[in-house]
Amino acid sequence: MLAAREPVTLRGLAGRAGTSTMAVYTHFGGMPGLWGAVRQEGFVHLAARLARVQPTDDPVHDLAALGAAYADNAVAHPLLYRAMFDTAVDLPDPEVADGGFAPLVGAAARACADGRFGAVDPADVATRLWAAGHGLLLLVLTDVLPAEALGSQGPALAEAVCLGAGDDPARCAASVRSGWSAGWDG
Amino acid sequence: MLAAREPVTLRGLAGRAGTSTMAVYTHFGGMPGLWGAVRQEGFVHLAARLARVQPTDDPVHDLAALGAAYADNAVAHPLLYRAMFDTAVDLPDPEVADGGFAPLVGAAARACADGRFGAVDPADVATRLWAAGHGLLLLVLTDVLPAEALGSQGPALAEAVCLGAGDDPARCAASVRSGWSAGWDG
DNA sequence: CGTCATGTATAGCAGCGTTATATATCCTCG
DNA sequence: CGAGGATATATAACGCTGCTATACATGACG
Repeated sequence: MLAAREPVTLRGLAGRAGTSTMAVYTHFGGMPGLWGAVRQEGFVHLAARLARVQPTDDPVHDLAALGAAYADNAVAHPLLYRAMFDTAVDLPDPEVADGGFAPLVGAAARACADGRFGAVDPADVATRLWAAGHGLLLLVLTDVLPAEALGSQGPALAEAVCLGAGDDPARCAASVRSGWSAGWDG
Repeated sequence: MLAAREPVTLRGLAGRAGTSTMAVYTHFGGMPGLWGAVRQEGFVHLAARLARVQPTDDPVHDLAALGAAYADNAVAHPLLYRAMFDTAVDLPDPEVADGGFAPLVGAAARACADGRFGAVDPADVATRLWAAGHGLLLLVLTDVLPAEALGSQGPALAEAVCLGAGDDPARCAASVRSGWSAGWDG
């Protein structure tokens, strides 16, 4: 699933940009700074993608929609997604990484407020949904799991996390299913 | 959580081993071959660790125990765990990667046979448990989530996946809790 | 003992990220 | 309007990387 990549070199990038090696140093401060800027761009892009998900009156639907949009964005830009989580290089503005996580916590909080979830911490639910989706995505992006696994296991994982948070089994499946297809652009 | 690492160089390794650069080429065929051997070693080590988990008459307990042992092994050897999933380098014997996954599927199949799970594919349950654990582990190992998240969200994720597979909520929590502590050596 | 094969050490190549130095460009101020 | 200083760029070089080619040592076998 991951596009084959020839190694990314500073000299090669500068040459392709029609400038010299030194420009990269004045503008990004070297190779780690450049990757940090790439990471940042990835988080900004992700936040914009998640912001396109319109909240409904069904918070579990919204959780699934956000998860699908998250996965959709990662599949559309697999190398960027991998780079985003290369924590060996610093993020120029570390706060941007939280921006993508906020709407997920918000939807979980609404699910709690609406009585869909039991006495759980919304941040914990969001964390579990994120971790599960992250793992599934990485396994698919690195060709450990086939691409179809995303469409089949993704909603199943979202439903499982919501069930674990206390959602009503009778409603959960339908909410997740509709939310997932609403968030997935394909 | 990940130990800081100075870059791994072929020349440095050969020097530390008291031999010359060429020995690495005759024995491993170069840098990719060396990383492939490292990956393989990681999977063999993981399979040995999972084999130490003794099956009980509670398959959900066993699933949680295997998950805990999996996480325990990854935390004990974080850099090896990361290397295992660097699919850019080939595995000398690709089958060994399946060895670690087999006991998970086996426990899920027993849960189905015992009526703990509904009409689900055991392999799907194992995949979801694996993906969720993998994601949580990577987020913890790369310092995106704090180390405590493993002990709190790990069992919660395992329980959610089992609930999603149809396990009885009244029994699930206890099985997962006991299984997790049985598999976690810490 | 001679021959062949196998594994090792040395030397060199092209490429990398990075740094130091020199040059050009632009904004500011007398 | 023209000089001065700051900023961005280009060139050249350094040490390092993985890798290859070549020469050398060591052991098995007829």
